[in-house]
Amino acid sequence: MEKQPDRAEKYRRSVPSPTLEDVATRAGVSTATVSRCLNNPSKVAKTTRERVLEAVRTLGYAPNFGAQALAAKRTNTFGAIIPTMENAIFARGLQAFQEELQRNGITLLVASSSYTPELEEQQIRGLVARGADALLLIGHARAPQVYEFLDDRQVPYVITWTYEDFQSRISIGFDNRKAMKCLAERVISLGHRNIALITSQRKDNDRASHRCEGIQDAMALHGIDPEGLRIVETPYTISNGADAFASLMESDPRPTAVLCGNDVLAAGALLQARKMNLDVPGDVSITGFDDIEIAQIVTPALTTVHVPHREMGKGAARLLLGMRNGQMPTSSTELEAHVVLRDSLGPAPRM
Amino acid sequence: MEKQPDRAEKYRRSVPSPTLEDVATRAGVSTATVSRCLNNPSKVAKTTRERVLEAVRTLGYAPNFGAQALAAKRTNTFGAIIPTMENAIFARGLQAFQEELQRNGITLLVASSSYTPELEEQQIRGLVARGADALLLIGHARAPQVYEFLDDRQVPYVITWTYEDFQSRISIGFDNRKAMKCLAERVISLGHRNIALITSQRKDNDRASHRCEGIQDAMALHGIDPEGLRIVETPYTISNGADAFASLMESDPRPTAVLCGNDVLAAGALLQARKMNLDVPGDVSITGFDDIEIAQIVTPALTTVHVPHREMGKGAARLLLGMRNGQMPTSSTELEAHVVLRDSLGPAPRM
DNA sequence: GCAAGTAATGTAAGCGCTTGCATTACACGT
DNA sequence: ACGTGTAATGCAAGCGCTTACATTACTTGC
Repeated sequence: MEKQPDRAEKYRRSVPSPTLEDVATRAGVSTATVSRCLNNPSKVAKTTRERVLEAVRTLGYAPNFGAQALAAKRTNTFGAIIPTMENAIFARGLQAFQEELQRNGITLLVASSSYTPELEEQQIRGLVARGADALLLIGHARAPQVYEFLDDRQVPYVITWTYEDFQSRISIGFDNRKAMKCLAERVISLGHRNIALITSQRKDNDRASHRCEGIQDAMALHGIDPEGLRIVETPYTISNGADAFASLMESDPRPTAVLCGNDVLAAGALLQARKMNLDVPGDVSITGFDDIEIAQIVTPALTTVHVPHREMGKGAARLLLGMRNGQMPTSSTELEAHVVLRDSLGPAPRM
Repeated sequence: MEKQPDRAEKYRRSVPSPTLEDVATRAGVSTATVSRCLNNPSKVAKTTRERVLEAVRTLGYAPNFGAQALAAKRTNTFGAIIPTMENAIFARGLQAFQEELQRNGITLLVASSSYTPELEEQQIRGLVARGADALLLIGHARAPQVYEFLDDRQVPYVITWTYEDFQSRISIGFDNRKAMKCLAERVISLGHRNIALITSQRKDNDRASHRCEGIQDAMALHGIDPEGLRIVETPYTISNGADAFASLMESDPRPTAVLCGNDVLAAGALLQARKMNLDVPGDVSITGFDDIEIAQIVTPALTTVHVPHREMGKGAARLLLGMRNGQMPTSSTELEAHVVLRDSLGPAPRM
């Protein structure tokens, strides 16, 4: 019996992955039928289908990704570009995103941009080049040519970690400004008038800048000059948070409340407060933002803003899945973020 | 002037990505030359090369990933399968891994297995199917058919987060057993005799089981019956750590030292201790493992084992890069993990 | 000035899959 | 028994790239 001798000849170095053709031969059908069996089972007769699937199983066939992408012009791969993998900020949302994708048979590609616009653009182009069918992006702030590129290529994307109604781009997230304003009002209502903010770079980061504006909104609303808000910008690590807090505590007048742009910076501030023998919240109040795990772990537990991590991730996946099938959502969706009162915020100390 | 009218006809829906052929036409050369220009510049005359690169630039050409993968049989993509993205345990190492890959022009695909062997196998096959040139794996414990599969397909892989000399498989990491033994000896030398362990599932997890054995090694060495080690297994979350600690504190005799398989569980234990008004380390000592960020943040700061996250990530990348180019490393590499003494471990209380 | 070697480029055959269209098989009504 | 409609299948043309091999253009030594 002769058996595709040419093919057998070609591969010698290792056990070759079986191809569609191998499956077809074994099942006694054409490659077209096998392909349909896998992608469009309803178009194949039941008995044939069973025969084919049997062959697939015994051969351990798995489609060649490149070939499939090339022929079908889709990869069943979505991409996500997040600012950092170093800390847990985006982890939970990403996990939810990926779970939802997996449930729909699509694979996730993750890239991190290290909060650098140039790198982010490069990553976006890279992911599109490697066939990402859709993209998850964090925040709105990026160069217009990036959006042009995406629109030209008709790559669906959603923006998350923020919600802005007026944007034509679809987003799913919460209103950073409103959420921070809410927290700030709480702070102010406890008598704090000397307020400071430790934040990560606001340039190219709409989340950070909106949070800052939220505080100023609250101040204005309560008759405090928003210009009086002392702001320290520093990259996103615990020790930077600590340093920023230290410098703030040396200023005069000393703030009675130090709001932080995120929990990581707040944790650093808390650490430093302890080192300086300052009682929190007795001597100074500290708040965070994001409500990641560490917020509950630090002492005192951090008053912060809880963010709908998993809802954003899952929701973004749903949106993207829909968009890939041609259902363009008509509007962005706003999720709720809410203040979580724990122990690090208290009344302003009497002078 | 006629210009490939057929091609223009084919695409209408959106701006098509320029193809190799477009570049070739524009530069007045064949596609082969363009391809060589991009992948093997030395084989092309300087003047031609410049002309081609110019065309690439103005057209904004980027290679089609699928086509490239199909034709070249490599994707310049490495995969990593980690047990979880939910907490920071693997984040730092992964970040280092990806930075090193990026520096070498290769893209990282990340999948998480949720500590489930079946899911992990599926993810591995998935990543290979989509053309991963090499794989980063955590720990040795997995079904033999997985290794067979990888070997058959000649997919290079390295195991990390563990080091075992006797294994034929290449690994880069540290000796979990030795590291934990070292910590346990410290604990014992402080007078603790009643020791307990809170660990994640040890089945299918060699890191967890080796750490456990390390404690027992130390006990045996100091004349304590290793069977006396009380062990609670529980999944990997803060609240589980807290619950496990609570149940341990109810047992009789109460342990004076609770070692935890990782910092997350330890953080939970610490939290619970505070809730129960137990002084740490006055009433009970608690230790962690991994030295992730939270270890420094909790109160008291956690005595734990520092793990060479970034070295493992970067080293794994290097190894894999080499293997792809045919340099099979001859042996695994052992990195150092060391005990970090902070505040959560103290002398055993006098009975 | 010519053969011979080398460097630069072109030609074209796939890589493994999807899918529009053509073909075949089959059930049914008449 | 025959045409007709529909369901099932096969055929074959690409998808955009890489690369072995063929071809052409130059050098260079004699």
